[in-house]
Parts: sequence; structure tokens; C-alpha cells
Amino acid sequence: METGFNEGAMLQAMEREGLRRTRPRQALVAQVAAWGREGVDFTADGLWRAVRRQAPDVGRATVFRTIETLTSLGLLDRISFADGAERYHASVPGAHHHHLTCDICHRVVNIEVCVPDDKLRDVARRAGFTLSGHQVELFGRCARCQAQA
Amino acid sequence: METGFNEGAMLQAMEREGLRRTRPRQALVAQVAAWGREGVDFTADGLWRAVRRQAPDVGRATVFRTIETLTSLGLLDRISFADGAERYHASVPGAHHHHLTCDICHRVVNIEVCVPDDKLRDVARRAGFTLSGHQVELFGRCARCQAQA
DNA sequence: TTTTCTGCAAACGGTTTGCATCGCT
DNA sequence: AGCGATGCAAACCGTTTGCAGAAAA
Repeated sequence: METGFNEGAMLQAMEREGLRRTRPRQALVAQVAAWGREGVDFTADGLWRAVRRQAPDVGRATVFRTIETLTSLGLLDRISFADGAERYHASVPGAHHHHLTCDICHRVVNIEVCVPDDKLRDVARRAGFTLSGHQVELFGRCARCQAQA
Repeated sequence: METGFNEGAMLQAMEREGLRRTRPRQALVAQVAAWGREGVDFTADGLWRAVRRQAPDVGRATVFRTIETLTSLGLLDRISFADGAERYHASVPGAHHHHLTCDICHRVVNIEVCVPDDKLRDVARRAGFTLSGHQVELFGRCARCQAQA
């Protein structure tokens, strides 16, 4: 089963863009891929702290720059919370899916629920809009956090 | 037809909470209601600049404090964009709806599209989650901006 | 008169940038 | 060798906070 949350595949995707395979980028991608496999998401700062355990001199700026790169390559999804917080999680490029996020531990599950395409377009057309994108985010409490409460 | 984007009604709602009817709050609510009627959304800073034209000594902090108040009263919706920007727009309290936002001019239209409740709960349950909320945001280009392009 | 609200200015926190240097290729 | 990427620290920018004074009730 192909998960896509695989360090090598992600680095290859970067290489294809002419980006260099550097030590900080490898460490960051490894962490992102690991978390992707566990279905865990993270903040920029969390990623920095985690990566520093293995590569202590990776700078904060590099983390932001790499997150930006990965996001625009479609390897990372950005989730914006209503309170303005931003979190990220590894993404299978090209797959159409949305997210279900735990309010407590921020575990993220990809879900296939979506509004049917024709309905989306219909609503947009009625408002005189040309649709460019959409997002569906569900929030709740995962089994583990539910049990602990 | 009741739009709800009405200065008096909003101030009454605040009064019901024991909040005082002050000059800055009146000016802010008037602007928010006016924009609500036009279907326009705004940033905190935009609201500050607009209000200052009529009430030049309203402070920035008051704008943030009032936005926070209105949001928690359900009179204002916060829309988080993928790039981290936050915008607000007047909301009819209690109505279940989502948003269609113009990528260019940020005009916001309320839409009734939604994923059916049972489907939402179903997906959540399958993932072991207890659902607490959800959001659906559509993005696109409104008729006017489409024409200008 | 009491309490809430306000403006100001300083603090804050996350993100971005400028720059000299480092290290892929 | 050449140019992209990096770390550092300073700058940034939107937001929040502490506080003394102003204004609702």
C-alpha cells in the first residue's frame, strides 16, 4: 500500500524541481514523512523543535522556508484554524480529500466526504462566481482524547 | 425581508449581554452592518481605517476588542484563508451556512451548500471521532472581477 | 459613584528578510 | 567555481495587554 509519506519520494519530488538535497532539508522531510505516516500534524515551531533533536543547528528560518517549499509542491497541507493558528500535515499530492482534526491532540485524518462537484458548481454559478477551489474541514474529538476526558 | 445586518439589532444584542452602548462601539457596529448589507467582508485593519473616517480617535485595540466581542456573540464570522489571513463578515446569528468568497475582491456570499449531517457524523464515527463542528468554504471569482479580468 | 470601556504605547509571537558564509553539484 | 541554501539576528506586522483616564450606567 502506497502511503506517499516516504522520505525518498518527497526528496525526489524536490530534486525534480531543481532543489538541492541538503542536510537540513533531509532532516525536515524525514520528520514530516514520519509524522505523515502516524497521521499527526504539526506547527512550524513543533517541526523545528523535533528536527533540532537530530540536527541541532537547523535554523528557524530554514524550517519556514522548507515548509513553504513543501506546501507549494503540494507535499504539505496547511490547515488554518478559526483562532488563526496554522498547522501542517503531509499530503499525498493530487489526492482530493479533506480533513477531520482532533480539537485536543490535533491528530488529522483524511476523509473522503465532499460536496458533490455539480452541486458546488451549481451554487457558484447561481451566485455568478467561477469556482477556483473549496475546502471542507471537520473538527471533533478523537477516540483517545474522548476516553481521557 | 429580514437581513439582520442592522445596526440597532446588533447593538441590542450587545446590550442584552450587559455591554455598554459606547461611541466607538456604535461606529464600529454601523460600519460592520453597512458592509454586511453589501455582502463585503473586511480585515481588522480595514475596519479600523474605515471607522476612523467618522470617529477619528477610535483606537486600534478597541477594534480588535470589538471584533472579538461580536465574533463571540455570533454577529461576526471569521474566515481564515490558507495563507493565514483573517477576514470577517457580518453574520445572521444562528443560521447554518457557509461561504463563497471572491479571490480578488473578497466579496462574500453566504451559501446553503453543506454536507448532509448524517454523512458528516458517519465519517466521524468511522474514524472514531465525536464531531464538534465543521466548515465549508468555497473560493472563486465573482462576476464583476471575472468581467474585469 | 461605580464599573466598564477606552486610547495609548509598549510588549508579544510567529514569520520574514538581509546578509555573510557554507556546501551542493 | 558558481550559485543555491543556510544560520543568525534584526525587522516586521498583526494582535494583545497594562494602565491611567474617560464615560456609561
